[in-house]
Amino acid sequence: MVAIDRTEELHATIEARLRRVEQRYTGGRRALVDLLLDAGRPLSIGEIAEALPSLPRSSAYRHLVDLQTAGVVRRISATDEFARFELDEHLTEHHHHLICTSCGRVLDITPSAGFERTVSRQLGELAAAQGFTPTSHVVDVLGTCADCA
Amino acid sequence: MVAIDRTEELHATIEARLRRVEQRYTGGRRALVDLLLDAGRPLSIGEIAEALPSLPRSSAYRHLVDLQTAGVVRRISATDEFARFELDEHLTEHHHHLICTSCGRVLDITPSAGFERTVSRQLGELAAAQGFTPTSHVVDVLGTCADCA
DNA sequence: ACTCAGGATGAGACTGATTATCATTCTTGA
DNA sequence: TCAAGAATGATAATCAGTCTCATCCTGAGT
Repeated sequence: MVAIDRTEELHATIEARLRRVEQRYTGGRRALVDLLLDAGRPLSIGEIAEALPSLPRSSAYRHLVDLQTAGVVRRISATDEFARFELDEHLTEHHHHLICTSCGRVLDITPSAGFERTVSRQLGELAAAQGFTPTSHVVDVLGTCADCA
Repeated sequence: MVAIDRTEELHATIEARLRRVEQRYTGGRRALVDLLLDAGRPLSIGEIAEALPSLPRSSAYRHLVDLQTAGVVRRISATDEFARFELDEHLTEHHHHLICTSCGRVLDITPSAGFERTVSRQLGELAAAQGFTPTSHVVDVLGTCADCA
């Protein structure tokens, strides 16, 4: 049961991160993390509310803020008006997004390590030229998803 | 006066684009375009309001919507809650952004053509694998700008 | 120049996602 | 068992962004 072990390890890491900022890994928070975990793509508040009907929105929003503070969740803004949430890359792996400009859905893609190296190096040089200190990068592909095509 | 000629040409292009959607290139709209033009980086509504105090926000927002419809302006969302606006790449040139996670400021960078080719090809392959049809891509570098360092 | 049809503008009301407040209910450590 | 403090849910508040509508302006035709 390697998969389950990994999941448990993940939850342990998350709990540790929450403790670091004096917060508990409660049921509501864990439900949210589990949801993001098995969605495998960034979810909007609407999708979260639909998947977890018993979780009030005010609590969902607060949990998301707390989880962001703890470095567990990352917030991204796509092309539509709603923010979307995904697990931090430290818990999953470095990846980028395909954003459907028709329905707003966001899918994950993971480029090769070589690609990432090239991108980082090039962008690092350009950033340095403007006195900018890079910490990470975001690569989004805009277009139309299979459902909307 | 090559620079001025180019600017005039640009305004002529913009006017043509507006006409295409039955709209006029009025003073207020031109003021907005001029502002974005010499800012050379994406501006938030706050910055626009500050630079053009006599332009009501409701008008600024509407102009921005109209200019987007005409393909003159592009809206981007950085890491903070406000949207930012810049001239469409057809009027300037393809470029990417350095986003300061401390103050929210956005700067432009223009990678080499070779870099762009590599990025497009790689991302195109990954997109195709998920039945996604790409139309464009966004590359942002997150970090700290010179002022905030 | 005169007129009118339709686009442009400004002021203010409105919407809806996100945040803050607060009273109540758990948890945890002593 | 008992605080002390964190978590939760309901609700009010905030605020970027949008819509409405009355008025103004522009351009084409005469």
